[in-house]
Amino acid sequence: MPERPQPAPLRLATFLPFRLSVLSNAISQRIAELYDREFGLSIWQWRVMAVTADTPGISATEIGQRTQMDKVAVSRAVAGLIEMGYLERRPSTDDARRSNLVLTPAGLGIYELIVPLALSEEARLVSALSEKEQVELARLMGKLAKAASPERDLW
Amino acid sequence: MPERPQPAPLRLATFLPFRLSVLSNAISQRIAELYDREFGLSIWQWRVMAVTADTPGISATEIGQRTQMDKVAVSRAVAGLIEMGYLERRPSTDDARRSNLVLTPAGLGIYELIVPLALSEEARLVSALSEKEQVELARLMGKLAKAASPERDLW
DNA sequence: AAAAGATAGTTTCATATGTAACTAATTTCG
DNA sequence: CGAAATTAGTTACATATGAAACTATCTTTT
Repeated sequence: MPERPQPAPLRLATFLPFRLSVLSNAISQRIAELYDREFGLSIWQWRVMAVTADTPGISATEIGQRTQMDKVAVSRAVAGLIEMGYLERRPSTDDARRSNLVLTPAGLGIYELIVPLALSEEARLVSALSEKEQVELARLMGKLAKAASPERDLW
Repeated sequence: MPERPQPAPLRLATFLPFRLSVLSNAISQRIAELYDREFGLSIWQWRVMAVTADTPGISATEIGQRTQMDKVAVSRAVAGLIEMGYLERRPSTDDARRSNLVLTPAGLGIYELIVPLALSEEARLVSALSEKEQVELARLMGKLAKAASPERDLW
């Protein structure tokens, strides 16, 4: 009696894209609560702050590249931060289309409040892993990132 | 001259929650294209199909637990799948509030088309890692998941 | 130097998503 | 038993998001 062809089984719980997505969301949500509840920032706004603190005078386009946000998302996050008084737009002298973005003193202030919170939450999380495991995880993620997006560097 | 207190540096590119999020999104998007472009399914609909194929007669609530989707998302995904003719709702005999969900033959048909595509995309991806590394990655992710969400099992 | 094309960023519009309120059925407990 | 509380699932509303169109500026080409 001929067997009906059995499709390869697919269990969501062992399917890497699913596991990664669930894990990532669980972690992001935890951290997002930190700056949302305490400071009213969205995850996108926080990312914009982070790269702007790191590179004052950065342009919106560069922010997009560094954060993997599309330009609409950047535009909206920037607008929100300006409205809150955390970010300032300075017209670029050599290209009138772009602005140089910098944190205001207020923006820098709350940035400096958030950083230790975010870092300690990260530390709490990775403390489940040994030093060696942390390094290994970063390495494996790097390999995956390259396989997933060979065209452009994700980080 | 007193030093201004230097905040601990936070570079997005080395911040685990960010890296995980970007990696996960890059991968999910690649896979999502597969069933969206080819079959018009959203990622949520695909997840519902996957668990329903795995456990015919499952309820919406159970689907939510297995896929980490909230009940509204499940409700919408189910409604869409029914409209497309891929899913069928059977009233439960012992509890009139719940329905037992099953794939229709059409649903099962496209499910069986998608599975090998999804699996081979996953295989392509993880082939960047050795067998050993794959096992290690799964183990590390499991540890992180427990640290991130000790209350409930993510998988 | 003018036209065509590219780039920075915003706005618009249609769709997706999350929260809260709701309906209907079931369970709990006085 | 019957009121109160719980649970399954849907609906409504407000907000978030993404794609495409748009404005303004800059670059390239001829």
